Amino acid sequence: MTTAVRQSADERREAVLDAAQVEFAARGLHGASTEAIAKAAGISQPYVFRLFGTKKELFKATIARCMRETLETFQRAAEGKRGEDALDAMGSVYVTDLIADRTRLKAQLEAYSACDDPEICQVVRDGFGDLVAYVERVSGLPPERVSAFFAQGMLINVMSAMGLKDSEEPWARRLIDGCKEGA
Amino acid sequence: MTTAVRQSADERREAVLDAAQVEFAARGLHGASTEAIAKAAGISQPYVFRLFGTKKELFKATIARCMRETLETFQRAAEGKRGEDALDAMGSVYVTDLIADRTRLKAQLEAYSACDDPEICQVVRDGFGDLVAYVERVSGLPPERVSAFFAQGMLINVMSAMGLKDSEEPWARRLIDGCKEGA
DNA sequence: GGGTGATGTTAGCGAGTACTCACTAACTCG
DNA sequence: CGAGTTAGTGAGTACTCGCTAACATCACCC
Repeated sequence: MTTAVRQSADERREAVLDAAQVEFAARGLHGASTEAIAKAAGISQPYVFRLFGTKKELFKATIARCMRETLETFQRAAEGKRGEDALDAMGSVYVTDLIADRTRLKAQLEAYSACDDPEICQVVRDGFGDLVAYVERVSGLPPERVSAFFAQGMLINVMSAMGLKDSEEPWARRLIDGCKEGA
Repeated sequence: MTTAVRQSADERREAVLDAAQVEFAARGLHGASTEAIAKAAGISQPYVFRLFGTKKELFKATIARCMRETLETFQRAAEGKRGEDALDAMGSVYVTDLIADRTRLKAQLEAYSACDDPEICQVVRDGFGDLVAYVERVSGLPPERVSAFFAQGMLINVMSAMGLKDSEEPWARRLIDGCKEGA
């Protein structure tokens, strides 16, 4: 027998959230199946419901964790920095850590798409609001600069989703490179 | 009996695309049902498949038309203008016409999300590329300015999706207003 | 060693899915 | 009128979905 050691519900929840992030990122709230998530997490599908109640609650928890992780990544990157230095640090860590694996990127996009549901929208707003508040506070820069920072992030998201972040396509290169110049 | 007059297949296709845009915008590629689309278009569900083959083909056609309409809207707005004037015109028409009804906005977000599928991705790339090419050409402005223009658009998309475009939320206001200042 | 509560599974329901098939009604044209 | 084409449907297939009820198993405590 393989070590049939039981885990705590909290450990399982984390495993399920890991699997859910991948699955939701790939297929969205509606497209993802709880069956696939359960399988990836190594448990039976009904146990997912015991742990999270409904699919929507699982989605909300996944998004909340995803955005919290992004915030923590920003905090580590900008630690001890101010002004443009802080923005630079967060900008580059955003590109390398978050976009590189595509999972968090896609999960983010799916979260925005799912905002028609008010409960989900509230989770997304809260996460995004925390992010903005932190960037404003740590950089200490004026609103139009912070706005441009987030705008660039959103453009990079979309270009990344289209698979054009490292493309040879000339217009794509101009848009991406234009982000760095605009700082 | 209601007048059982037949329409041409092309007319029906347009009607289906109208309905599909609404449905796909609301629920995404996976969440939308061909049943609901057929109902909204006033035809039977099997006939949707006669007209478009598969759900994915219908989605691709919907997205392609959606992005083409955006391009045409830009062209009408920027007609006879150059430089910053052209950007201003396109920027304001983007906010009023495209984001206001939320349908095209949401459809756009769903398109980015669905980019994991290579066929869909190609449609989105083509549409986006046409848009960028036009804005570059009509404005005649340097890459970093065009990049900032699209970045602002993407941020407005996301803020709109979260229902924060006209919100009282202070941080949301700062981000939105920051867009105008940054120009 | 027997109760107790948390961890987990098997079996299954009811609803909905994309898509197909066989067919009919409406229109076109010689 | 009648042959041929286009527009459109009703009924169904085979399958997936989220979710539930009932049951099993382990860890621990007295």
